[in-house]
Amino acid sequence: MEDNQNSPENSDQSPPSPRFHDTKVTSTSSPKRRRGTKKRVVHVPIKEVEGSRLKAETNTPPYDSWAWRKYGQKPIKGSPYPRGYYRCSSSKGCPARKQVERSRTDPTMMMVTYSCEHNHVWPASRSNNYHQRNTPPSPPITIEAEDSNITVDQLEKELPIQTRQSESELKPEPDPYEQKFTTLDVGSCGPFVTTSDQYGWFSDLDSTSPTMLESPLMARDISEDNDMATIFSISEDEESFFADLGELPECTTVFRRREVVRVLEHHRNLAPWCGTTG
DNA sequence: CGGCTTTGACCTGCGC
DNA sequence: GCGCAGGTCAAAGCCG
Repeated sequence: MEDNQNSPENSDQSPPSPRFHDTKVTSTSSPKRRRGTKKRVVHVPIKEVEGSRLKAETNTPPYDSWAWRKYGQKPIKGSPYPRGYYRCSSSKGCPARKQVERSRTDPTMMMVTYSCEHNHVWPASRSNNYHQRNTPPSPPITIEAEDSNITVDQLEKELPIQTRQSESELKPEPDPYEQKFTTLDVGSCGPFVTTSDQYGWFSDLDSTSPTMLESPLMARDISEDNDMATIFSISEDEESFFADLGELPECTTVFRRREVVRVLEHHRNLAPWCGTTG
Protein backbone atom coordinates (compact mmCIF):
# COMPACT_ATOMS: atom_id res chain seq x y z
CA MET A 1 0.00 0.00 0.00
CA GLU A 2 1.23 3.36 -0.87
CA ASP A 3 0.47 4.90 2.43
CA ASN A 4 1.58 2.15 4.65
CA GLN A 5 5.14 1.43 3.77
CA ASN A 6 7.36 0.35 6.58
CA SER A 7 10.57 2.19 6.83
CA PRO A 8 13.39 -0.32 7.20
CA GLU A 9 15.52 2.19 9.03
CA ASN A 10 13.17 2.17 11.95
CA SER A 11 12.56 -1.47 12.16
CA ASP A 12 15.79 -2.86 13.53
CA GLN A 13 15.31 -2.60 17.28
CA SER A 14 11.60 -2.32 17.35
CA PRO A 15 9.42 -5.27 18.12
CA PRO A 16 7.46 -6.58 15.24
CA SER A 17 5.12 -3.87 14.27
CA PRO A 18 1.47 -4.41 14.57
CA ARG A 19 -0.20 -4.48 11.30
CA PHE A 20 -1.21 -0.88 11.34
CA HIS A 21 1.71 0.50 13.22
CA ASP A 22 3.02 2.85 10.62
CA THR A 23 -0.32 3.91 9.44
CA LYS A 24 -1.51 4.78 12.86
CA VAL A 25 1.56 6.73 13.66
CA THR A 26 1.29 8.81 10.60
CA SER A 27 -2.38 9.33 10.98
CA THR A 28 -2.40 10.73 14.45
CA SER A 29 -3.86 13.88 13.07
CA SER A 30 -6.45 11.91 11.25
CA PRO A 31 -7.89 9.34 13.56
CA LYS A 32 -10.73 7.11 12.74
CA ARG A 33 -13.44 9.67 12.90
CA ARG A 34 -11.51 12.45 11.43
CA ARG A 35 -12.84 15.19 13.52
CA GLY A 36 -10.91 17.79 11.64
CA THR A 37 -11.94 16.44 8.33
CA LYS A 38 -14.59 18.27 6.48
CA LYS A 39 -17.20 16.10 4.95
CA ARG A 40 -19.92 16.71 2.53
CA VAL A 41 -22.80 14.46 1.78
CA VAL A 42 -24.42 14.33 -1.58
CA HIS A 43 -27.50 12.40 -2.45
CA VAL A 44 -27.79 10.92 -5.87
CA PRO A 45 -30.79 9.10 -7.19
CA ILE A 46 -29.93 5.52 -7.88
CA LYS A 47 -31.64 5.73 -11.19
CA GLU A 48 -28.95 8.11 -12.17
CA VAL A 49 -26.19 5.87 -11.09
CA GLU A 50 -24.27 4.25 -13.82
CA GLY A 51 -25.24 0.73 -14.54
CA SER A 52 -28.68 0.76 -13.03
CA ARG A 53 -29.96 -2.05 -10.95
CA LEU A 54 -27.06 -4.34 -10.51
CA LYS A 55 -24.58 -1.64 -9.84
CA ALA A 56 -26.84 0.19 -7.54
CA GLU A 57 -27.29 -2.91 -5.53
CA THR A 58 -23.59 -3.31 -5.16
CA ASN A 59 -23.15 0.25 -4.06
CA THR A 60 -21.23 1.26 -7.09
CA PRO A 61 -20.33 4.86 -6.58
CA PRO A 62 -21.87 7.40 -8.87
CA TYR A 63 -19.82 8.27 -11.85
CA ASP A 64 -17.47 11.13 -11.56
CA SER A 65 -14.44 12.09 -13.50
CA TRP A 66 -11.86 10.76 -11.09
CA ALA A 67 -10.59 7.40 -10.20
CA TRP A 68 -11.56 5.80 -6.94
CA ARG A 69 -10.27 2.62 -5.51
CA LYS A 70 -12.38 0.67 -3.14
CA TYR A 71 -10.56 -0.26 0.00
CA GLY A 72 -13.28 -1.54 2.20
CA GLN A 73 -16.88 -2.26 2.80
CA LYS A 74 -18.74 -2.50 6.03
CA PRO A 75 -22.24 -3.27 7.06
CA ILE A 76 -23.61 -0.32 8.94
CA LYS A 77 -25.70 -0.83 11.96
CA GLY A 78 -29.26 0.18 11.39
CA SER A 79 -28.86 0.13 7.67
CA PRO A 80 -29.67 -2.81 5.46
CA TYR A 81 -27.09 -1.59 3.01
CA PRO A 82 -23.33 -1.81 3.38
CA ARG A 83 -21.11 1.21 3.11
CA GLY A 84 -18.34 1.18 0.61
CA TYR A 85 -15.09 2.99 1.26
CA TYR A 86 -13.23 4.52 -1.63
CA ARG A 87 -9.90 6.22 -1.86
CA CYS A 88 -8.86 8.55 -4.58
CA SER A 89 -6.54 6.76 -6.96
CA SER A 90 -6.07 9.61 -9.34
CA SER A 91 -2.74 10.37 -7.81
CA LYS A 92 -0.41 8.82 -5.35
CA GLY A 93 -0.96 9.94 -1.85
CA CYS A 94 -4.21 11.58 -2.66
CA PRO A 95 -5.93 12.08 0.67
CA ALA A 96 -9.43 12.21 -0.67
CA ARG A 97 -11.88 9.57 0.28
CA LYS A 98 -15.48 8.95 -0.25
CA GLN A 99 -18.04 6.69 1.24
CA VAL A 100 -20.91 5.33 -0.72
CA GLU A 101 -24.01 3.85 0.74
CA ARG A 102 -27.65 3.58 0.04
CA SER A 103 -29.75 6.03 1.93
CA ARG A 104 -31.58 4.39 4.75
CA THR A 105 -34.46 6.77 4.59
CA ASP A 106 -34.77 6.64 0.86
CA PRO A 107 -33.44 3.49 -0.78
CA THR A 108 -33.76 5.10 -4.14
CA MET A 109 -31.00 7.47 -3.24
CA MET A 110 -27.30 6.91 -3.00
CA MET A 111 -25.52 8.83 -0.30
CA VAL A 112 -22.01 9.80 -1.21
CA THR A 113 -19.84 11.32 1.45
CA TYR A 114 -16.79 13.12 0.24
CA SER A 115 -14.01 13.96 2.57
CA CYS A 116 -10.56 15.29 2.27
CA GLU A 117 -8.28 16.15 5.06
CA HIS A 118 -5.35 17.94 3.64
CA ASN A 119 -4.94 20.56 1.06
CA HIS A 120 -4.29 18.75 -2.08
CA VAL A 121 -3.35 19.62 -5.57
CA TRP A 122 -5.32 17.75 -8.07
CA PRO A 123 -3.05 16.03 -10.52
CA ALA A 124 -2.76 17.58 -13.91
CA SER A 125 -2.98 14.20 -15.49
CA ARG A 126 -3.79 10.75 -14.43
CA SER A 127 -1.88 7.66 -15.20
CA ASN A 128 -4.74 5.61 -14.01
CA ASN A 129 -7.10 4.85 -16.81
CA TYR A 130 -8.51 1.72 -15.39
CA HIS A 131 -11.98 2.94 -15.89
CA GLN A 132 -11.20 4.46 -19.23
CA ARG A 133 -12.18 7.79 -17.95
CA ASN A 134 -11.05 10.95 -19.50
CA THR A 135 -8.12 12.73 -18.09
CA PRO A 136 -8.80 16.36 -17.61
CA PRO A 137 -6.09 18.53 -19.03
CA SER A 138 -6.38 20.77 -16.08
CA PRO A 139 -8.10 20.39 -12.80
CA PRO A 140 -11.46 21.94 -12.42
CA ILE A 141 -11.94 24.29 -9.59
CA THR A 142 -13.42 22.56 -6.69
CA ILE A 143 -15.92 24.39 -4.68
CA GLU A 144 -17.36 22.67 -1.77
CA ALA A 145 -19.45 23.27 1.23
CA GLU A 146 -18.61 21.62 4.44
CA ASP A 147 -21.07 19.40 6.12
CA SER A 148 -23.77 20.23 3.74
CA ASN A 149 -26.43 17.84 2.80
CA ILE A 150 -28.16 18.38 -0.47
CA THR A 151 -30.31 16.42 -2.74
CA VAL A 152 -30.01 16.61 -6.44
CA ASP A 153 -33.67 16.97 -7.03
CA GLN A 154 -33.90 19.75 -4.56
CA LEU A 155 -31.14 21.64 -6.22
CA GLU A 156 -32.46 21.15 -9.64
CA LYS A 157 -35.70 22.68 -8.57
CA GLU A 158 -34.00 25.53 -6.92
CA LEU A 159 -31.72 26.45 -9.68
CA PRO A 160 -32.47 25.13 -13.13
CA ILE A 161 -29.30 25.60 -14.99
CA GLN A 162 -27.95 25.35 -18.44
CA THR A 163 -25.96 22.23 -18.70
CA ARG A 164 -23.91 20.13 -21.01
CA GLN A 165 -24.60 22.11 -24.06
CA SER A 166 -22.20 22.08 -26.87
CA GLU A 167 -20.57 25.31 -27.83
CA SER A 168 -22.79 25.66 -30.83
CA GLU A 169 -25.85 25.09 -28.78
CA LEU A 170 -24.96 27.71 -26.28
CA LYS A 171 -26.91 30.78 -26.94
CA PRO A 172 -25.59 34.08 -25.82
CA GLU A 173 -27.26 35.27 -22.73
CA PRO A 174 -27.48 38.74 -21.43
CA ASP A 175 -25.27 37.78 -18.60
CA PRO A 176 -21.81 36.84 -19.75
CA TYR A 177 -21.37 34.81 -16.64
CA GLU A 178 -24.37 32.78 -17.50
CA GLN A 179 -23.01 32.22 -20.93
CA LYS A 180 -19.81 30.74 -19.73
CA PHE A 181 -21.31 28.50 -17.21
CA THR A 182 -21.93 25.00 -18.28
CA THR A 183 -21.67 22.42 -15.62
CA LEU A 184 -21.32 21.59 -12.07
CA ASP A 185 -20.07 18.20 -11.30
CA VAL A 186 -20.04 16.28 -8.14
CA GLY A 187 -16.51 15.24 -8.44
CA SER A 188 -13.95 14.10 -6.03
CA CYS A 189 -14.30 15.87 -2.81
CA GLY A 190 -17.12 18.00 -4.03
CA PRO A 191 -18.76 19.47 -7.02
CA PHE A 192 -16.60 20.62 -9.81
CA VAL A 193 -17.34 23.79 -11.50
CA THR A 194 -16.37 24.01 -15.07
CA THR A 195 -16.63 26.31 -17.96
CA SER A 196 -17.08 25.27 -21.51
CA ASP A 197 -13.94 26.86 -22.73
CA GLN A 198 -11.63 26.10 -19.91
CA TYR A 199 -12.58 22.55 -19.25
CA GLY A 200 -13.39 21.27 -22.61
CA TRP A 201 -12.63 17.77 -21.48
CA PHE A 202 -15.81 17.86 -19.58
CA SER A 203 -17.95 17.88 -22.60
CA ASP A 204 -16.22 14.74 -23.76
CA LEU A 205 -17.26 12.81 -20.76
CA ASP A 206 -19.59 10.02 -21.40
CA SER A 207 -22.32 11.18 -19.22
CA THR A 208 -23.85 8.02 -17.96
CA SER A 209 -24.83 9.89 -14.90
CA PRO A 210 -26.53 12.97 -16.14
CA THR A 211 -27.49 14.11 -12.75
CA MET A 212 -23.98 14.04 -11.55
CA LEU A 213 -22.80 15.99 -14.50
CA GLU A 214 -25.56 18.42 -14.81
CA SER A 215 -26.95 19.14 -11.48
CA PRO A 216 -26.05 22.43 -9.98
CA LEU A 217 -25.01 20.77 -6.83
CA MET A 218 -24.07 23.13 -4.17
CA ALA A 219 -25.65 25.88 -6.10
CA ARG A 220 -28.23 26.39 -3.52
CA ASP A 221 -29.12 29.75 -2.31
CA ILE A 222 -26.49 30.60 0.17
CA SER A 223 -28.27 33.51 1.61
CA GLU A 224 -29.33 31.40 4.52
CA ASP A 225 -25.83 30.44 5.28
CA ASN A 226 -23.94 33.07 7.10
CA ASP A 227 -20.60 31.62 6.28
CA MET A 228 -21.41 31.48 2.66
CA ALA A 229 -22.73 34.93 2.72
CA THR A 230 -19.52 36.09 4.20
CA ILE A 231 -17.47 34.33 1.65
CA PHE A 232 -19.36 35.77 -1.19
CA SER A 233 -19.40 39.34 -0.26
CA ILE A 234 -16.76 39.52 -2.92
CA SER A 235 -18.07 42.55 -4.59
CA GLU A 236 -16.76 44.43 -1.65
CA ASP A 237 -13.50 42.80 -1.20
CA GLU A 238 -12.92 40.73 -4.22
CA GLU A 239 -9.23 40.92 -4.17
CA SER A 240 -8.83 39.66 -0.68
CA PHE A 241 -11.36 37.00 -1.27
CA PHE A 242 -9.47 35.58 -4.16
CA ALA A 243 -6.23 36.03 -2.41
CA ASP A 244 -7.57 33.84 0.30
CA LEU A 245 -9.06 31.31 -1.94
CA GLY A 246 -5.92 29.38 -2.36
CA GLU A 247 -5.55 29.04 1.32
CA LEU A 248 -9.00 27.92 2.13
CA PRO A 249 -8.81 24.95 4.36
CA GLU A 250 -9.63 21.77 2.63
CA CYS A 251 -12.75 22.32 0.73
CA THR A 252 -14.12 25.62 -0.15
CA THR A 253 -17.68 26.45 -0.54
CA VAL A 254 -19.83 28.09 -2.95
CA PHE A 255 -22.22 29.31 -4.90
CA ARG A 256 -24.19 31.24 -7.12
CA ARG A 257 -23.42 31.02 -10.72
CA ARG A 258 -22.14 34.47 -10.85
CA GLU A 259 -19.70 33.96 -8.06
CA VAL A 260 -18.68 30.68 -9.46
CA VAL A 261 -17.83 32.15 -12.78
CA ARG A 262 -16.00 34.97 -11.15
CA VAL A 263 -13.87 32.51 -9.41
CA LEU A 264 -13.20 30.79 -12.64
CA GLU A 265 -12.33 33.90 -14.46
CA HIS A 266 -10.00 35.07 -11.80
CA HIS A 267 -8.42 31.75 -11.16
CA ARG A 268 -8.05 30.06 -14.43
CA ASN A 269 -4.81 28.59 -13.40
CA LEU A 270 -5.70 27.63 -9.92
CA ALA A 271 -6.08 24.06 -8.96
CA PRO A 272 -7.75 24.32 -5.65
CA TRP A 273 -8.85 20.80 -5.46
CA CYS A 274 -9.83 20.52 -1.89
CA GLY A 275 -8.86 24.05 -1.42
CA THR A 276 -5.33 24.61 -2.50
CA THR A 277 -3.63 25.99 -5.51
CA GLY A 278 -1.52 24.24 -8.02
C1' DC B 1 1.03 -8.01 -15.27
C1' DG B 2 -0.77 -4.11 -13.09
C1' DG B 3 -4.49 -2.49 -10.79
C1' DC B 4 -8.93 -3.34 -8.90
C1' DT B 5 -12.39 -5.71 -5.73
C1' DT B 6 -13.45 -8.67 -2.00
C1' DT B 7 -13.28 -9.71 2.64
C1' DG B 8 -11.78 -10.88 7.26
C1' DA B 9 -9.04 -8.93 10.77
C1' DC B 10 -7.46 -5.21 13.26
C1' DC B 11 -7.36 -0.47 15.25
C1' DT B 12 -9.45 3.36 17.56
C1' DG B 13 -12.89 6.97 18.83
C1' DC B 14 -16.77 7.45 21.47
C1' DG B 15 -20.67 6.42 24.40
C1' DC B 16 -22.07 4.23 28.51
C1' DG C 1 -12.62 0.85 31.72
C1' DC C 2 -15.24 -1.70 28.46
C1' DG C 3 -17.59 -2.67 24.42
C1' DC C 4 -19.52 -1.26 20.18
C1' DA C 5 -19.33 0.47 15.74
C1' DG C 6 -16.95 2.70 12.18
C1' DG C 7 -12.78 3.08 9.46
C1' DT C 8 -8.71 1.00 7.43
C1' DC C 9 -5.45 -2.51 6.12
C1' DA C 10 -3.71 -6.01 3.22
C1' DA C 11 -3.75 -10.80 1.33
C1' DA C 12 -5.92 -13.23 -2.18
C1' DG C 13 -8.22 -13.51 -6.23
C1' DC C 14 -10.13 -11.43 -10.38
C1' DC C 15 -10.09 -8.86 -14.59
C1' DG C 16 -8.76 -6.33 -18.74
